[in-house]
Order: sequence, then structure tokens, then C-alpha cells
Amino acid sequence: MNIFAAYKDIVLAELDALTAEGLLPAGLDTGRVTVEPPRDPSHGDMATNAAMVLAKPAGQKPRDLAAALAARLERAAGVTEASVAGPGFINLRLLPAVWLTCLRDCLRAGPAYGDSRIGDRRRVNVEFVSANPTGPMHVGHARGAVVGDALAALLEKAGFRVAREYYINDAGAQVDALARAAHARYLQALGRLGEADIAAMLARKELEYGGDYLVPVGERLAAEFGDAYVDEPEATWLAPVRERAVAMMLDAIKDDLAALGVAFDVFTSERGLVQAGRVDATLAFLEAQDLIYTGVLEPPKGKTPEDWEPRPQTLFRATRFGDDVDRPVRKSDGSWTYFAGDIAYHRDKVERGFSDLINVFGADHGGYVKRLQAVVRAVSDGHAHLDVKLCQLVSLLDRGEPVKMSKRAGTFVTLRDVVNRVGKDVVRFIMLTRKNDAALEFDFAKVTEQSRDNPVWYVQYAHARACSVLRHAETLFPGRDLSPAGLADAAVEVLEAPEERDLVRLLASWPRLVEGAAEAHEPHRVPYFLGEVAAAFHGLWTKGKDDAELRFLVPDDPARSLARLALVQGVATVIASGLQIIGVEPVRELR
RNA sequence: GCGCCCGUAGCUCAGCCGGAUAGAGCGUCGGCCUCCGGAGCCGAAGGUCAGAGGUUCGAAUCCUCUCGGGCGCGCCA
Repeated sequence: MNIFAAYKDIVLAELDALTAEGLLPAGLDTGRVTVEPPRDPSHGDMATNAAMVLAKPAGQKPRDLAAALAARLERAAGVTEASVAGPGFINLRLLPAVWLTCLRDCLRAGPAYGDSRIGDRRRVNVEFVSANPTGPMHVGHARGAVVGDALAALLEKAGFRVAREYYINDAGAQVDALARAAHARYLQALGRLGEADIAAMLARKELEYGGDYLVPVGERLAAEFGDAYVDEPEATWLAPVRERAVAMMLDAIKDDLAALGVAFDVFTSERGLVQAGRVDATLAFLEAQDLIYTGVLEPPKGKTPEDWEPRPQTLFRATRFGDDVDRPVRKSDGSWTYFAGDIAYHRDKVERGFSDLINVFGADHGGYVKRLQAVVRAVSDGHAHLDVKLCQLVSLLDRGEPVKMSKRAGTFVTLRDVVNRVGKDVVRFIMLTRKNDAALEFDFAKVTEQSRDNPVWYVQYAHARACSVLRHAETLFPGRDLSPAGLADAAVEVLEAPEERDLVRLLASWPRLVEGAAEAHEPHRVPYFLGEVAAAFHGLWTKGKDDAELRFLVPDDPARSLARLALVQGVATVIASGLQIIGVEPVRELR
């Protein structure tokens, strides 16, 4: 339970009471009322801005309204003091029992602590990765994969029902190019082409993809097709080779994603949508609403392509839904553009019952956001909403030096390389240590070192340390119930030190953080919060060094020790709960 | 030229659906190891929140403009 939300409900109830008494006009908008931790902890446990927000519409002075509200709040359950401060804040002090109850809730809930119902089981569609099935995944894809997966997990924790989706771009020129490259490797596998021939074809731009990863693909094609497509024209082999090559690439991508701990619920094929007539149907649907027309676009100002010439095109009226220009849906050869397929795909999502859509894209797709949002509005009659999370570049470093990557030189760093080198947990955590729209540096040396510099290690260390204390306690207090549930029954009232109280409050704010991060679609808040918990815990741990009274384990005072163990277990539980969202395994020991 | 993102301490970054004295790490300086894991902790110094206007009781946060950086800009996906 989010204890701050609970007290907000109390504030709202007291506001209603003031209204009933005639002290407030009816029908006030309380949407901007908040109850949150005060900036300065010395102000109290919680603060509300209710009086300041409502003063003007109520026609009252903020401090007068605050005084009236505070008088009521002072009598509310768990409140020991409600004071008016500054321009009209009401600071609340709560009984310690309020926070200690949160700690008990945490211990009883385990890693499920922080689960929320704000999602109300509404369905959300999260599309991410959607890498072209033309080769292995590289590090750039890893960020989108982690952001999408963690966002999905965060939304699930907040009570949404989430579908993780991958859109397979298997209908365009890219996969034809893949098929040609795979066919060349097929000929190579049959001894009809040598490595030099392939190099020459690449140099002549006859082939687009030259990576070694296609060698085994060629071998498998040779095994499956024999020499059936050796002397045939492209028209004969393109489709079957393409189909098999795409399937193999997709399998490889799924393997890479599995290594990163990412799995999808739904894969949607662009080609499948085209072949099922969904693109035609969608465009007809839009045409019926006069949202498709033939027109001539203006050249982009300041950057007119050299071969620009005005020509009539089939356009979608994206400008009617907030886009900057209308967008072409048909190429000059009559086939659909990529965008047309995406219109059909997003209509498909809406028709499957999703009105909350999230797409995780690379930053280079920024120019695509408005048109997609326009599409979603158009195909849903304005009911569905699309949020796009753009992920900025990841730059790979090693001890501060850029890792040189070049496709040509073969020093391209794949997702698999990175996972093999540092482990999936490190990759996942680090990918969330920046908000998605800020560039991220990934330093191989730094992310694996054991120091305060390395946030993954720092958080894991806190968890391991907590587990270590609990292990030690088992030998010190044999026969005691030190399980989380048992510790929940400990007399935690003896947690009186300010540092202990602060840590309890921090743990109690975890459910609030989950809700805020989920509403904002910002999974990066989770690792930051875990860093705060870890710092508070390490600090308290070290205080026990200076002041033996503060040590977690006091051999001749089992009652105090058990209470502190409850706190230690709370730390471990919240860290585990947060790591679960990120998809990182909490370690019980560091090695 | 237009659109989107970014600009916060020396460095790397949180904070941004408006709230009180703008936070953290690194670095610098000064401290803390008989100990439940010192792989750590504590303290100090360090700021025109890029700049200028505006809205507001209140702006790092919202709006406008300027400057600086990144990305994108008709049949690539």
C-alpha cells in the first residue's frame, strides 16, 4: 500500500468535511492536491499543498484555509501534529507505528511489496526492440530491450496487464537484401562461390550484408534446398530463401534476447499483415473517412534533395492529427511504404483492445513519433494514446577509452558479446542508470569493478550485506524465527534511532515510487531508488562501527536485535523487489 | 529552414504533470579500520539550474524567444 496515497485520501476526506460545513465551496477541483515527503525531513513526515492549491478557487487566504484543514487533520488517525508552515503547507507528523506498520507489510509481502492496483488491470501494449531480422543484435538494441522489458515489468507491478510485442520488419527491401546475401552464402556452401567472390560482390554493392553470421545460414540453406536454387533466376529463389533466412535471423535474435532475459508475448509480422490484406483494409478504412488523398508535397525547407521533383503521391492526412506534413503511404512502384504497414499494425493493436500503447524506439526514429501518434488517434477515433520512449545512443568504453566499432573491420560489438563479457544483470542494471532520452556511457571496466563507482555492485553489495547479517544472526540466535514473516512480528517499536527511523520511512516510500515511475513510464527511477536504499543501509551499517549501540546484532539484547533484523530484512526485500522489476537477480553473497 | 530531445557543482548525472534552503556520486580537502563483510562510511568546500522575458502566492520544473549540442526531415526500415 502506498501510505502517502492513504493520507491523501484522508486529506481529501477532511476537505469534503470542510465543504459539508460550508467552509469550502462545493465542486472544488482537488486534482492538484498532493501528499508527499517534505523537502526537509525536519518539517515532519508528510506535507500537503492542499490549502495553497485550493485557496484561490475557494476565495480564501492559503494560511487561513490551512489552519482550518490542519485542525481537522490533527485529529486524523495516526497523526500527532499538523502544523501550517511557509506559504500554506501543512506538515504532518505521524505516530511511529504508521511507518512501522509499513515495515511489517513489507516483510509479509516479500518481493511483492510495492505491488499496486493503480493500473486497475487495464491493458497496456509495449512494443520494443523490433530490430530488423537481418543480423544479430548489437549493443544499441540492448538498451531498447532492457528499457522496454523493465517498463513492462514496472507496469505489471503497478497493476497493469502488459503485452510485450515485437514487430518484425520482414516485408521491405532490407529482407530482400538479406535473402540475396544468404543466397550467396548458400552458393558458397555448395562450393559455387569463394570468399573472394563474395567480397567482390560486396564491393560492387551487389550484396548489402557481408557478415560471417550468414555463413551457417548458407550451410543450412544448402542442407535444406540442396542444389535446387543454384542456377535458377532470383525470382525463383528469392521468396523461399528470404523466408528461411528471416526465420533463422529471428531465431538468433530470440536467442540473444533470451541471453538478456527478455521474452516477448507477441510477434507480429509486417509481411503477415500485408498478405492477410490488413494493409489494404486499413487504407480503405482511412480512405472512407477521407484521410487518404493524392497530393504533392512541398520539399523540406532548407534541405531540398538534389533530385527533388514535385510528384503526386498517395498521402495520409497526418496533419489533421497534429503531424507537420501529410505522409506517403505508397511507393511509386505501387507497393506500400513502411509507414503504411505501421498504420495497419497500430490499427491492429487498437483492434486487439489496447488503448494504451507504448513504443520504445531508438533516437534516430524521433522524426517518426508525431506521425505514429497521428495514426493511433486516427484509427482509434481518438480513444487510444501512444507514448514513445526514445532511447539515446549507448557508447561503449573500456577504461574510459572508446571501444572501436566497425562493421568492415569486424570489430562490431554484438549484444551477445557484451552479455558474455559482463553478464546480463550488469547490462540490464546499467542500461537503466540514465533516463531513456539521455546518452549513456557503458564502460566495461567500470561496470564490473567492485566500488562505489559502480551502481550495480553497490546495490548488490547492500543486498549481500543484509543477507550476511541475517546469516550471522542465525548462529547468534539459534531457535529464533528469523524468517521475514517471523521478523514481521518482532517488537519493531524499539527502532528509535533517527537513522533507523529514516531508513524505515525510505523503505515505506517504495510503493509510492513504483506508482510514480509507472505513471511516468520511467523505469530508470527504480535503480536510482535502490541506490538510495543501499546508501542509507551502508551508512547505518558503518554507524555500528563507531557506535556499538547501533549495531544490528546485540548478543545480549535479542529483542533489539530482532527489531533491527526486521529492518535489515526490509532492506533486502525492497532491493529484491526493485531488482525484480529491472530483471536482475539479487545476490546473497559477493564473490 | 522546420520538428523532436538535451543544456543543473570542476566531471558524470538525479530532481521536471509548479512547492519550502536545488540533491547524489566522482574528483579535491579533512577524518573513520581489534568489529554483523572497510569491496565501506562520515565531514567540508563547490551552483547566475545555458541566457532573456512571461504565467503564478511560488518556476530547475509550465509558456515564448535567443544561444549551444544531438537526432530527424518525399517512395530506408
